[in-house]
Amino acid sequence: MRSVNKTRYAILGVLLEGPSTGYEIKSLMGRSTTYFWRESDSTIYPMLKVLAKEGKALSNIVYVGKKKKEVFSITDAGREEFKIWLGSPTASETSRNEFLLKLFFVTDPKEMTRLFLERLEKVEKTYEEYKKIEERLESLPDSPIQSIRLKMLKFGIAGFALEIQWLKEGISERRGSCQKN
Amino acid sequence: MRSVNKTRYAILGVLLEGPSTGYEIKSLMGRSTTYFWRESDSTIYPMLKVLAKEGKALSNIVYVGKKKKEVFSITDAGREEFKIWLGSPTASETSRNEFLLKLFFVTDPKEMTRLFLERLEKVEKTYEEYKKIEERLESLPDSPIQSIRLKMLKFGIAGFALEIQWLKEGISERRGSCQKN
DNA sequence: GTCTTCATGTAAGCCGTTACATGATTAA
DNA sequence: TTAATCATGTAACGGCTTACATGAAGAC
Repeated sequence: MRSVNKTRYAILGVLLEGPSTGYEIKSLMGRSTTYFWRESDSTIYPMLKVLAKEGKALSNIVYVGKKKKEVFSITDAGREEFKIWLGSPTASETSRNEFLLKLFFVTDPKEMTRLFLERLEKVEKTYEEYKKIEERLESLPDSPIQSIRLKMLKFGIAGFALEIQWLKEGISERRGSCQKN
Repeated sequence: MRSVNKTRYAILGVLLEGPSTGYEIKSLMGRSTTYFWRESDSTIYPMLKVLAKEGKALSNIVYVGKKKKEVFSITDAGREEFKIWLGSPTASETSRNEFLLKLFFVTDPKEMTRLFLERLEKVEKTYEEYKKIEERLESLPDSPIQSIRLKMLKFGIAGFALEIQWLKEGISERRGSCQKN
């Protein structure tokens, strides 16, 4: 069976928390869901139109000065569709990790070390990013939804910590036998 | 810039270890790389033809009885292209984890528990699968390439162990306040 | 005899990314 | 006055999945 475009659920999920414009959804997702659910810039606006046409969202044009905004809010039909999605079996991600693919085939120890170092740099950067978000989230007032999001974040942080440790081990094991310039 | 189809590198990587038919590549990948690099069935054969046309692989028709096989081997040009790919910057994966997307939006505690349990079941199954592969790999004669693959596997296992622990915590925290039927 | 595995593909069609476009407002 | 942000899109095009096809060989 052909799979459905799931951008709609990400959008409906955001709208659950209140009316929003395409731009707001886009920037919110860029600050939150993008870490586990990437959407390209251009997907939001067309999907909002589709949802409006289907009766899953309502469109309201508002003016802020001369500036026109299209604010969308979720309908009962939208809430219903979202709920059905939540309750249905979750598709497992189709993983495509280029780093691991390279690692699987690499034989040159020098190249292997380079791969580890390249990855380490990236992961450490993301780790720091996550730690900052954690700090900010922990200073916010507690709520059930914040609580689960913080939990997700901490899981991500623990995962990165594990990977950093693994990468460092891999690098130091190859030290001495081969030196990166 | 538009990104290149990376199926070619996965195939070249397999061919590095020796000549192979499309069918063999397909089944080998289904037992190994698929865990971090999924390819659909239909991608292998056309890409082999492309690689042959580009001079990155050589095609040889062999007969086993009446059965025709097309065996491909990597050329120097193919080795060169593979090496360039290894050395070039690694693209970070575009993550799309539907489980985390659901978790990010869920508010109903009962539904949340269901999500955790559904995920736990899946992860535990994969964990067991990995442990079996680990056992098999550890019984094989040691070689540099086996060593790095075993290391990758152990990293995967550690990651799943972390997730299982996290999921169990999430489930037990909600026990008492809400019971799954 | 029938099922599984070996063996090799084609075609349809949505999905998603990248590039391209436009214009107002506000802060520096 | 120039850059950044707000605000909203369209178009092209390759990527990727799913479904569909075919046939031999060997196992049970």
